[in-house]
Amino acid sequence: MSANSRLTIAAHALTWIGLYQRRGHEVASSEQIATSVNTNPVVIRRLLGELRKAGLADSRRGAGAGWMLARDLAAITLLDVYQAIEPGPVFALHRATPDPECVVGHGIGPAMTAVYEDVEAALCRELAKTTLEDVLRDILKAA
Amino acid sequence: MSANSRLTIAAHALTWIGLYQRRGHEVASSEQIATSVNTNPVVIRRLLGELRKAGLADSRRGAGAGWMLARDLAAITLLDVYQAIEPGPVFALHRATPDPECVVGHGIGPAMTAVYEDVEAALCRELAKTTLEDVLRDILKAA
DNA sequence: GCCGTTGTAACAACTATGGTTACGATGAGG
DNA sequence: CCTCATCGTAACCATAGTTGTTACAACGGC
Repeated sequence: MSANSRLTIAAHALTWIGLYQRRGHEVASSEQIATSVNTNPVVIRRLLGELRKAGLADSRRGAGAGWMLARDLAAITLLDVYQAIEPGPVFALHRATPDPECVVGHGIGPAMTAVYEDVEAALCRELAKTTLEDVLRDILKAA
Repeated sequence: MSANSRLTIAAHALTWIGLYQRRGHEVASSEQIATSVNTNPVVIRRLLGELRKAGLADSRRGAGAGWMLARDLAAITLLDVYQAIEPGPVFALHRATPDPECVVGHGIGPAMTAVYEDVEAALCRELAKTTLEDVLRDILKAA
């Protein structure tokens, strides 16, 4: 799979907005965020649109438009962000149904599904440990 | 991302070989395995080739050729298989370097890297809990 | 009405995966 | 030493997801 940087970009964008607001600004434009991320503003708008649907960000249109956080950085975990961007599952079963006449072909699906559910759960537990406030603290500490 | 079924196929192939050998056969052909997996024999040979490099499987050429396990099913964990097929990382950093002049752009990389390492470690711990013997037991129990 | 910004569609480039065909290399058995 | 089933591998195509880009309509404070 091509490596997936969506979570990195989303966390970057939200953290940037959080710091910008903390410095007294009301809203941040996708252009400003894109400059920090080093990508195209449309990429940022697309991603922030998904985060808005999940209730993590909000936007204003018209003049004086831009983006703001819907919740405080401390109230957003990386799991929230991960689930907001709805990634495909890390592992998948067979593309084509295996031979149901074969014992292994018949039983491998449920067996692997059980394992994959445990793995995804562990992954989510780990992501839930870190908030964007933690991320910002790390960033400011290292600077 | 297109969902990744490589681990599923690899586990299926190895488990199939293990059961086949347990029933008294010396080697399994990629053709037989491909029938159970419902795919092309070349796909199986490609994947088993990677597993052989990792010391999990072995093959014989010439007449009476085919595949066998290099270790017992009980001595192969899903983590062994996962590492053998060398998947790309689940998460990646930015594709283009973020703005180093920006506090967030400068510090976000190390901060996210630390999190991603913890996540991968948790994922590996979870995969290491299950051996192919466990998988085969589940399969036979459900049949 | 002006103008900067969002919202969104459309398209191209790139990558990973999976399926397929083709063919040389191998090596036990006759 | 010939045969033949099978491996080993290259080459190619289709599909799908991600990212970057251009273009343009919609919005709304001024």
